[in-house]
Amino acid sequence: MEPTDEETNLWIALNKSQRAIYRAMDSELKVQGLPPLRWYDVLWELERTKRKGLRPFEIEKTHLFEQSNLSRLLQRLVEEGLVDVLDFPDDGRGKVLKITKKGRRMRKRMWAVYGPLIHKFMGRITDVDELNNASSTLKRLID
Amino acid sequence: MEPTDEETNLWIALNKSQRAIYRAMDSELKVQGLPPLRWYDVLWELERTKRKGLRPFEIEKTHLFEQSNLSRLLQRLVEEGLVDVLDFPDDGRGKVLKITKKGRRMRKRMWAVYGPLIHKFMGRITDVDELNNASSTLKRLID
DNA sequence: TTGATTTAGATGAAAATGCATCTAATTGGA
DNA sequence: TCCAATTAGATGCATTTTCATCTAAATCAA
Repeated sequence: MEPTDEETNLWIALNKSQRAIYRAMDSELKVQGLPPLRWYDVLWELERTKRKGLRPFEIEKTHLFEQSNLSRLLQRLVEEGLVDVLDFPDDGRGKVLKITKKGRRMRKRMWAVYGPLIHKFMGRITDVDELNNASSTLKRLID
Repeated sequence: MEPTDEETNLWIALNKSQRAIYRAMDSELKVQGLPPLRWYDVLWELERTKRKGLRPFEIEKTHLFEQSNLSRLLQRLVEEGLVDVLDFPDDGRGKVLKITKKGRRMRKRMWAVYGPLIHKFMGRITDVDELNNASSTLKRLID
């Protein structure tokens, strides 16, 4: 069925705003000599978990990675010494990911740029209710 | 400066929702044997303009294309006969883009899939005010 | 007018992404 | 138990995207 104008408008706004802001952030990270935003997702997920480590497929689901894409990103993270990929004892197919000391330091350095960038862009909305309303609407789109 | 939790939540929601929905849409188009969503942006922009044609840099700005990326996308569109790229008489460096008959047909075919997909996802929000509020908040992020 | 700067667009090379497929291990039924 | 189906992850290949750079034209300042 055809979308209404309001539906279409939201989709366009969602797309453009995400794209514009993501680009700006990613390129600022690069300017600062830091890795892409996507690395941050993995590092932060591994750092904040209470568990001993996470499985690749868990991160894949949470952060919407393409499986092959994550697989290769992990290879890069391992090469850089930011993450360890270990065999998962309970399942011969599986791996466990753990962030390294170096990985924690890198995540922190990235956050020092990323955090303020989030504030810079999202901070254009000063009304807390408006922020929360928008979040809740967007979340509802994909539940 | 550090972002507030509400700011961070919005950024995460914005990212995830856009990514999830865009992926789903793009992959549905592919399943239907149609070109990627990005092609639609160009075709539609060229079809809806009142002017005789558009310049590549205009589309680049409106739809946030990387210059080289758009340049190559245009080559593909030309190869497929969907768009004509002509020299722009008033500026020896410039080009003018015009959609072809075939391009219009393709855009229409794509819309037959894309439109309902927009409705499918955005239609999860049934309250028109909520749709409008979210659009307005998102637009404000990048003004 | 002329030389420096900017702008439009193309392109080579490298990186990222997506898709299909593969291997190996696990699970689930008959 | 045994075999088919599923799942985790890796990998080859093709396409897309980005980055840096290049050419040519236009603009702008002296």
